[in-house]
Amino acid sequence: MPEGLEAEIWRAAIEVTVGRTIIDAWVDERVAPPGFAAAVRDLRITAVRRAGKVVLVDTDGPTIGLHFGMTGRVVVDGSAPIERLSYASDRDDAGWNRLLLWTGPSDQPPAVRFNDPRRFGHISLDPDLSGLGRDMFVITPSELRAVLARRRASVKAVLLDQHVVAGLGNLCADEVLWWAGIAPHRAGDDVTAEETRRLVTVMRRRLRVMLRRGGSTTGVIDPRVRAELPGCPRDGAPLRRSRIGGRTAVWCTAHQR
DNA sequence: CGGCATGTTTCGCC
DNA sequence: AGGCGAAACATGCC
Repeated sequence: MPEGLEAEIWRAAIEVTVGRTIIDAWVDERVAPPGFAAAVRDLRITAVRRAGKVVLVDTDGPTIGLHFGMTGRVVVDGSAPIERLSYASDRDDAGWNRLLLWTGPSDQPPAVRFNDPRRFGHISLDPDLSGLGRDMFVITPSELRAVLARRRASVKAVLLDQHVVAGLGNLCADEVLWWAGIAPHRAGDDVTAEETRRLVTVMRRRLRVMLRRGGSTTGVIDPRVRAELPGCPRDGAPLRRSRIGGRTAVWCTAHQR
């Protein structure tokens, strides 16, 4: 489920490690830069931030970037801030561990454990964030409008473009489009200024609600609804599923125009 | 077995 | 040049 909301949940969880020193580290070298483990040993963690879908662990040396891909997840001090990941395995196989950071005795659980069955996630040092657009909680209607007006791609593809809205993922994009009453396949430059205002207003409000509820699977267009298309949560009107911007889109044929 | 999955990068085509 | 869609990546699950 890693979208920006999950990154934010993990960011907040990892924040308990601020002030601690990394005394030992292990990584799966296939998903980390060469020399990573040695580079982070003895670093003191000074802050934990989020940039879009990336969690940033600041230290008195380089910043560690955690990119979750489709199935990456984090366990902090032995407990998981998010227990179950939709579309990922319910198991927690040690063979899927990609990063372990210890800030205490090695017989204790690592302070940070990054686990990822599929290897789309990766770990970085001083990640380049220059390509990220405005954060999904921060972008303004006029900022989004300026981009949409120049794009012929679908509004949903633009929302998913991390150069435009950093942190928004497939589930949250469908969710906010549903609340805004905008069909995902509409061309970006066809979305009006008023619709854009509505979209941004809805985005802030719904993301806040979903964050409080536990992440991107807690909206009305949740994974079960996506799989079963039981009908529009508002009144049972037919939901439709199609491929937009290379991803599965689910929307209401009656209320999203 | 075939198809699908919360993401990003790369490739080829305008 | 840059935008866009499709494919590729790796793996588990239904």
